[in-house]
Amino acid sequence: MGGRYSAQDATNTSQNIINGALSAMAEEGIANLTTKSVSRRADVSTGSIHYFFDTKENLIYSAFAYMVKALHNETLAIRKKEKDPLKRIARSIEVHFSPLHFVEDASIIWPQFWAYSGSDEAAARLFRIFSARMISNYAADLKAAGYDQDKARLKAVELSALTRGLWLEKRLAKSVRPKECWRILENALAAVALEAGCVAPKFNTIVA
Amino acid sequence: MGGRYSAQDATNTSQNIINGALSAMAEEGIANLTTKSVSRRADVSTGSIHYFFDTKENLIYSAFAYMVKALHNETLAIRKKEKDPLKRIARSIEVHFSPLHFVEDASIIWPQFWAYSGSDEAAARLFRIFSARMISNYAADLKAAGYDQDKARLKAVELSALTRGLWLEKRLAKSVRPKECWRILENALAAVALEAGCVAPKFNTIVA
DNA sequence: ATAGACTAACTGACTAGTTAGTTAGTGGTT
DNA sequence: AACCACTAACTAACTAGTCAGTTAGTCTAT
Repeated sequence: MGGRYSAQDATNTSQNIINGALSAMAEEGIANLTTKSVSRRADVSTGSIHYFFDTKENLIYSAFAYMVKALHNETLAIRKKEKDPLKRIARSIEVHFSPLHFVEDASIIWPQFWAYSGSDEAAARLFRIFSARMISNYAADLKAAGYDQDKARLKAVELSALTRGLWLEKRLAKSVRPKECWRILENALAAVALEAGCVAPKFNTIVA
Repeated sequence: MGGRYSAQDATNTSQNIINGALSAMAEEGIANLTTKSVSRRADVSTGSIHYFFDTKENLIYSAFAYMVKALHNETLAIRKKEKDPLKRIARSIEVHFSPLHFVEDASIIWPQFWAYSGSDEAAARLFRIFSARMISNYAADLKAAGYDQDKARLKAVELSALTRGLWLEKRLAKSVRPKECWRILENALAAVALEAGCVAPKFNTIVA
């Protein structure tokens, strides 16, 4: 019976498995992630999971790496298209609040990634690189906007922390309404614009 | 064989179990939390875990609830002692960066709590209450410092998000040094003080 | 005081059901 | 024929939860 035509199309079984892992994580949490639950969602046998990813640990890491890479690619696209430094930052922040559509809304997986990083060295490394890159991008833009080296880095860390913190409040704690969220971010960027003597960018608040 | 004298003192077995669960979560992550691993760390039988907490799910919830309550109690103590609104906020922020000493450094468990909240309704409720209370405390203090209702709430959300985001960058992503972290928070409070016409508070940066 | 009844706290062996990972084998493609 | 992608069946180890039984201590009643 082997050699079946994959559910979606020709042969992206390993991608299906990653999607299955992401959807399992999003809905049931890492604590309940099993090879069986992934195989059900990906519509493959558990054997295939080990054929492509060897261990469950490696599958989890690969799933996180895929998310990080996807967000990185979106960021690169923004930076290629948008050259105005403050607008670049605004667009990047928006992406962090957009729902990431590999599978329903995968953004809920970020906290799982952070939590996992607390006890898995490989995931921790991935998180560190990802975070450092985000800060260094913001810092470069702030320098281009007129900030000096030191202040640019400090402001970059602040903006990056504020983004992640607000995302948590909005998405998980549900203690802040979308409109408040965007007003806070707009205020933060307005303060930056004032300090740098540029025009403050606006957000595309179509993004929920 | 049965009815043994408890390892630590008379009869705080259920607290020992919670500590065991917290230490297991901190070191191995929720994904690897088993009744056996908890029983080893708490030095009790797995039977006792079910005797006191019924299910593993309930133990996890109880452990999170214990952490939330501990932080809440520390916050109450601060608000009782310190009456100056901006200093209150400064002291509260410091507590969020202090290591929580029930078990080594338990603060690493916060992201596990957030992640778990993504797929467990009871935990999600706890997180929402906890978050709303923090924001409402900050908002009350900002109002006392001279902010109007609307701006107070917005600034409260911002400070609370910034705190959590910075904690993540510092503790997990390790992308920001302690000194930078405190400078950012000091700047944020200085901006608040300027707007309200008060004196900006300083941080006790003995806290790593 | 002391025996006996009762209870809360706790154990550790047990079970039924999962779990990650292995392997022999199958069908299509080159 | 050789290979890749993949499966179904399997296994050894582990899992949450149960349960009968043990103990220390408390509360009567004599």
